[in-house]
Order: sequence, then structure tokens, then C-alpha cells
Amino acid sequence: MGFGKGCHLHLIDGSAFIFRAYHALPPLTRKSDGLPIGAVAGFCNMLFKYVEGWNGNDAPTHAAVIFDYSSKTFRNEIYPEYKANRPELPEDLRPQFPLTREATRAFNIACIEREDYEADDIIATLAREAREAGGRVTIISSDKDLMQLVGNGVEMLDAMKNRRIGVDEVVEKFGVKPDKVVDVQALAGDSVDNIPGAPGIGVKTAALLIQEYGDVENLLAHAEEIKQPKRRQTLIDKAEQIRISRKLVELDAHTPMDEKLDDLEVQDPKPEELLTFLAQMEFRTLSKRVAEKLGAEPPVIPEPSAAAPAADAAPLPEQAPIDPEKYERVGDAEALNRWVEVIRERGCVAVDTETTSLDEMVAELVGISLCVEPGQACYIPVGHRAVGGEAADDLFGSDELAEGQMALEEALAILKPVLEDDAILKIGQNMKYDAKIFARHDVAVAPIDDTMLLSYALNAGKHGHGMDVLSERYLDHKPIPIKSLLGSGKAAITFDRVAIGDAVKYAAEDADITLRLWQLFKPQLHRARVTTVYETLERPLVPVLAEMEMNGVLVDRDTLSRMSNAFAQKMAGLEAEIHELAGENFNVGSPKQLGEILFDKMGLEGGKKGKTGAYATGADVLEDLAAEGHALPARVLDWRQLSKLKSTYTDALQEHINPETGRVHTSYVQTGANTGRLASTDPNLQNIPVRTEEGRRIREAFVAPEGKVMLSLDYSQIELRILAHVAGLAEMKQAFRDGLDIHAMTASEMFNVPIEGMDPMVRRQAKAINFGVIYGISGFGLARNLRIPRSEAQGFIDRYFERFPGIKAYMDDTTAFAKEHGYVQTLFGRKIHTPEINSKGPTAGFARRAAINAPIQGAAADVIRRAMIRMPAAIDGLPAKMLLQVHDELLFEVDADAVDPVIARVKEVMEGAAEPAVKLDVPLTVDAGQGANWAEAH
DNA sequence: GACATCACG
DNA sequence: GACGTACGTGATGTCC
Repeated sequence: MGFGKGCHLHLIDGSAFIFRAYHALPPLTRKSDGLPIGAVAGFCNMLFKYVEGWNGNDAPTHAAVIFDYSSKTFRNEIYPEYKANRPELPEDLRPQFPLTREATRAFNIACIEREDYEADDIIATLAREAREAGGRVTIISSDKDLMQLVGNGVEMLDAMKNRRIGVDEVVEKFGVKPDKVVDVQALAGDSVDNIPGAPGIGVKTAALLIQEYGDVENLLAHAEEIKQPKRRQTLIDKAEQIRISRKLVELDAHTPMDEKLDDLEVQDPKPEELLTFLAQMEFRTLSKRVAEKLGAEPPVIPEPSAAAPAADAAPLPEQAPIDPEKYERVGDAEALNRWVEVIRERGCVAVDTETTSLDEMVAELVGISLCVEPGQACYIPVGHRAVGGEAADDLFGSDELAEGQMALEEALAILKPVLEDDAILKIGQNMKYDAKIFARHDVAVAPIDDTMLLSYALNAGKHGHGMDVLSERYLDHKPIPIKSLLGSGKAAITFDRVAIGDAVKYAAEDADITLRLWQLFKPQLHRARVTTVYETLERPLVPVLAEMEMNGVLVDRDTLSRMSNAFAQKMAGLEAEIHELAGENFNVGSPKQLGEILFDKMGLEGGKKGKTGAYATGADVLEDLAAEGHALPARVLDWRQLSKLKSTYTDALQEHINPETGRVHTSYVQTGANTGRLASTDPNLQNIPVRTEEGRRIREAFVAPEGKVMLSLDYSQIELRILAHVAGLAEMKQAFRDGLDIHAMTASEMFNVPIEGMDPMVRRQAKAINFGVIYGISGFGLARNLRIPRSEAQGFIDRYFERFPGIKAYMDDTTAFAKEHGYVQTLFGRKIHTPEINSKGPTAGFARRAAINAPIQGAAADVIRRAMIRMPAAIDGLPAKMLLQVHDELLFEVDADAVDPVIARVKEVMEGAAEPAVKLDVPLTVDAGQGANWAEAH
């Protein structure tokens, strides 16, 4: 088909794909020979995903991937410094370039590059030709240098964000229409491409100038008229430099080309060619996916021999590929005993349980899988339901147990001695879950190792630690998705309804993967110097958390229910009032509708739209409006507070009361936060309200049973104390030793005012600064928090750094350490990786502040973990149970007559938790509270 | 499922 | 020189 009217040309910016792929993936190498192929892998994945997305009206009729031929182009003739500040290509990326061309051809997409020209010039040329032929063009790229081409049927598409870039988006970015973009770029310059532009003029200013004068030439001709003296002089002095800049940024839409549009017609990939290429690259997962899509046989990719281990991985014994067809179904005692024999020989086994629920407190055990060496795994079904006969037309199966299973009691009787044997290591992925299931059947699993925690100790900050992620990343294998067995949404079934044959494959595979991950990770602990972290902060915490979760906390349903009703009444009143004030009915819970009412209909000032184009209606915005005397936003704030309390707390918590225990059992995620903090889910009991009076009353529903007392002990200012220690802040350390009010002391140092009779406002500001430091302070952030001008906030910070010079040094040292090593460390050796610390743009700011915060937040998290791990032994024999952890607080339930000894014991453990590993220069102090409920105890 | 909002330390 | 910024979480409701 010739290219013409009705045709749609896709032009893909190949270099952008390559760099994105390179930076998004770890340095993968081809298993058989160590060839770097990370970027190629990412490139192929992106290309495949992109081609898969072709459908409907927007599918291209023609397409091509455009590459840069080399880094030298005609622009270097004009200006030798062009792109001269680009960092050297990474060593392992260069050899991958030719492979990306091959990959493109393998996908049967045209592949274009031209000596002396940039990919952008070729794109400009093809776009022009396509437009002139009457067709449409989509450029797959987010490069701002291509934005000058937008308009007249040419659009860009940011494939990663799936965001279309049309004329409006270009105007948003450059302040001018696409045809004036080069003029703005010529003035603003570009540090990335080393385009000089006009010094002192950025995009904003450039857009204003071009809006007024039309283009660069006219502006330069009228430079004398510019009012601002500095700007005028720049335009006069740098006229030639600006003209050159314009030449550099303007794309050449008349690049000489051999390729014709007609040659670029979209064609289906040839399965054989594509799969052959993917097999050569040894992309196992992608090959399978592509083969499936094309309806072809996946290629056989031989596993490499142990003689040629991948460069970055530990040498592993030769391994059988993961093959779910080879797992054994264990149906009787004889078979199970054979497995037990092997386990006893080996001394370790990977274990996984299948159940009917993610909530361990209600889940029923359905089956157990075991793996003794890679590829050798089995599944012991014990609770699968019989599937109804087809003739019975029974969609739900029956309640009868399926045939050919061992009785649960029989299986457990055989396994219990193994699971409890000190000499046999039980390996699991998220073992806390399985241990709790077994605990409900009176089996105390120990000792254990946990691949999720191994990954967390080794790789916190790099990626998640779920099995799917780990398997794909480290074993290059995509596990059978649970959804393929259970379905999803409303139609989802529970695992006991899964056919046993399918369950064997899925469950045994999980155990197989777990064992392989363990073999990979365990030896790495030592090399990465995190053995101590794993052995003292991760592994021993598992049984402690399991016990706390099983304890649960008593929650009084009636209290919650009464509060829900009261909230509902108040909300109804507020809602009526709000509708009255608005003059119409609308959904108060919809920020979108609220924004339109406030800023469009009522015309209030201060409406700011976020990136999605909706008005911001956050609490800060509404508070400002309320302060100006507007009634509606004030009512909405009240309504929102009640709505939050009702839906998230008083309503939802009732749902979480376990019918058997009458208590609420949260789950702690040990690997949830990169810093070492725990996360609490289902429900989250770490964010129960406390800051407002109305919210705090929800804590009255967390009660101690008859004859017992709630006890709350929390560290005082633990993060600031750790900061004082690690940053060596002499004054602050002394203040803590003297037991002073630390925020008042800070204020006194900074503003030279006495602590006695201090203005509370001054203390509040000092407090905000103290917190700000922990968060990686910025003038902007502090200004917003204190609602003061930015310059004033910056002044505070400067003064603070002057008074406490250790702070600045700590921040700089920590940033430098992160940049050099790619991680930061807590006092206790926990490593938190900071993969984005060396990136460009706003991301770097985030990464830097996170890097500054992590050692402080992380060390505090380590301290309370150490306390928790020692707690069971410390309160052994006392009538006390540890129930909850809220980052710096521990909550206990204690017999009323034993409160004092428990407080004494717990306090001692918490205050001494850093030792003996670390001797802090400041004391850790703990405050205790007690009462009939959490509100009183806190 | 993304986004906005808001609860906690 | 401009840009966008406090750190770490989880749950809920709206909207597409």
C-alpha cells in the first residue's frame, strides 16, 4: 500500500528506548557467555509491549524505528561543543547498539539511521513527507527537542506514561506554539545538549520575549528596546551565540534519505525470525510470551552449564529448569514418609502452604508443598473440595473433600516432627504467614529462613521482595499467576476449589522457586556484609510479630458503632449546609466537583490546577479559603474529617473484628518500608487518629479486657537523639543529657532568646526546623510548613546550619556516600539502597532527601526492633502481652496488679535496646502511660 | 487502577 | 538558572 490520505505513520525514537531500557534494568548478561544484554532485553520488552498495544483506529499503517548513527553529526561542524558534555557511553552499553537494530528487524519493523544526521532529523523529514502526503503521524518519544514538529496532523506519544503530546501540551511546556519552539529553545539553551542560548534567560522568560517579538531575529533586531538592563545587554552581546543555538535546535526536515514512506508499511513479525533472535539472546520469559502471542511453539533455550556462570551472580550448581509438569502429588503416608526421609538427609526444606484466605486468622489449610532441591518438589493436598460432576451443573463444587488426599491430621502428624526439629531448617517466602497457619494446628515451625527477608536485607530500596518480582528478576522465570487458578474480582474462587492437578503445579513451583532463591541469596549475605542485619534484626523478629498478630487487640464494637452513628448524623447536617451554601446538590466527597463549585461557580481566588487538570482542594487550600472567611470550605473541612473517621476507622474497624477471638488482628509487613520500619495492614493500626480530640476518641474503643490494663511505652524524640549522635551535635547531645526541652533549646540557640518564658510561636518554628532536618530540609518545604515567606525560611535554615555545623556536614557526607556507593547505612549496619541518587532532575532531589532521612529513620526502626526481639524473654513469667508497634511506641495488655513491674522491665529493655551493638552518646528515654483503653494509656 | 485526600510516626 | 521539593507508610472514595 502506498502512503497517502488515511494512513498513519508511527516514528519511534529508538535511542530513547535504548537508554530508558538500559537505565531501567540491572546489568543483565547473557547466561551462556556473559555478553551484556540488559538494554537489549528492555528494548525488546518495550517494543513488544508497544506492538501489542496496536489496535483499533489508532493502529499505524506504517512504522519505523529511528536511531542515531553516531554521536558526530553536521551540528558539530556548526558548533564543535554540541553535546560535548555528554558523559561517556557506559562500557557495557556500546556493544548492545547493533543488537537493538537486529531486534527491530526481528520484529519486522523498518529500522532507519543515517550518517551525519540525528534520529531527530530523520523523524522531522519523514514526518514532513507523511504530512505532505496527507497522512497522520505519531512520534513515539517524549523528547522535548521533537516538540517543534507537533501540529498539522503530527502528535507525540510518551509511551511510558501513555500520554499524548499535542499542541496544547507543547504550549504548556514552552509557552508558545510548536512553530516557535525553536526560538524559545534558542534563547533558553539546553545544558543537556550543551546549547549555550542566552545566559540568564530560561524557558519562561524566553517564551515571554518570543510572544512579544515573534521570533529570534526580530527580537535581536529590537534588543535595544528591552527594559531590563541585564537582559538587554545579554541579547546584544550574545546575538551570534543565540543564532547558532537556533541552528542547533532546529531540525533538518530535508535529510537525504534512501527509504521511502511506502517501504515502511506495517507487517506482522515472522514468528520464526523473531523467536530465533529472542532465543539467541536467551530471553526465556519474553520468548514464551511472544510465542504465546504469535501462536507458535516457544523456542528451547538450553540452560547454561555451571562452567560459565553469569558474571554478576554467585556460581550455582547446575540446575534443572523450572518445570511444573515434573512435580509430585503426595497422596498417602507412604509417599510423604519418603519425602520426610530425604528432608532429614538434607537438613533443610522449602515449605509453602496453600489456604483459603490471605487472612491467616481465618484461613483454612488446603495443602502443603515441599522442595528439597531445585526441581524436586511435591504438593500434599489436604483440603481440596470435590468438583461437582459436569452433569450436576454444579458451578460451585461441593463441600465434600476431593478423593486421593491425605487427611489433614495424618499429614500434620508426619510433618510436625520435621517442622519443629531444631536440626532442620525450614525455608519459606514470607514464612510468618505459613508459621501462623501451622501455629493454629499446634505446630511451632522452627528454625526458619525467609527469602523475602534475605532479599530485604540485601536489596532494600532496589526493588520489591514479593516472590513474583524475585523469581523474574533472579531466576528469569515468571511463576504461574495465582489469578490463573483463582480468577479475579467477584468470580474469584478460593484455593480449596482449585483442581488438585493444577494446584500441584502452582504450589510445588512456589516451593521450588523459594529454594532456588534461598540458594542464591544466602551466600550473598556475607559478601554484602548484612549477615548481622539479617540474623539480629530480621530473622528473630518473625516469631515476635507472629505472636503479636495472633494476640490481637480487643476492640469494642459498640463504642465504634455509636461513634459511626454520631458521625453520620453530623455529616448529614454538614452536607445539607454545604449544598445550601453552594446553591446546588453535589457530591461533597468528590474533589473534582468541589473544585468546580469553589473556583468556577463561586469564583473564589486561589484555584490551582494540578497536573491532571483538576483543581487542588487539599486541606491546606481549604484552610486558606476558610481563613479568608468563606463558610463553605470550612464546612467541607469538618465534613471531610468526619468522613475519614467514619469510613476508615469507626466503620471499617468493626469489619476487622475476628468473629472467633472478638479481637482485631493486624498484619505487619516486615519488608514494607525501605528504611526498616514496619508497615501495618488489614487493618492498619499504625495510623489510628490521635492529633485531634474528635479522632483521639476512636482510641477509646481499643480496650483492655476486664481486670487488665493497657500500657503504652514510647521513645521520646528518638530520631532527633539519633541525629544528634550520628551528626555529632555537641550542644544537642548535652541538651538531651540534661533532659532539656529540645525544641526550646534549639530556639534559644538560634534566636538568642532565653528558654524561660519563651514565645510558643518561636518554639514551634524551632520544632518544625528540627523535623525538617530529619527530612532533608529545604527552604521551600519549611516555608510551606510554617506558612512563612521562603526567604525567611531559608534564613532560619542558614542560621541553623551555622549554629549546628555538624548537620550540614552530616547531610553532605551522607549524600556523597550514597552517590559513591549507591546505598546508605544505619548505625546497626542496615543498608538502604538509593538507586536514583545519581539521576538528573527532580528525582535526584527526592533521592537525596530520602538518603539523608533513611539512616535516621532506619536506626530508630532498628532500635525498636531490637527491643521487640528481646521483649518475649524479658516479660516471660509476667502476665503481659505485647500487642502493637507504632514506630516508636509499644502497646501492651497487662494484668492490673502487675503494671508496675511490667513497666519497669519493658522500659529497661527499650532504653537499653541499642546496646551492646551501639553505645549512643545520648540517652534513650521512654515514657509510659496506662489506662483502661488506648486513649488513656497514650 | 490512577489519583487525591488524609490518618499516623 | 530553572525546576520542584520536606521523610516513611496504608486505606478510602471518586472517576475513567
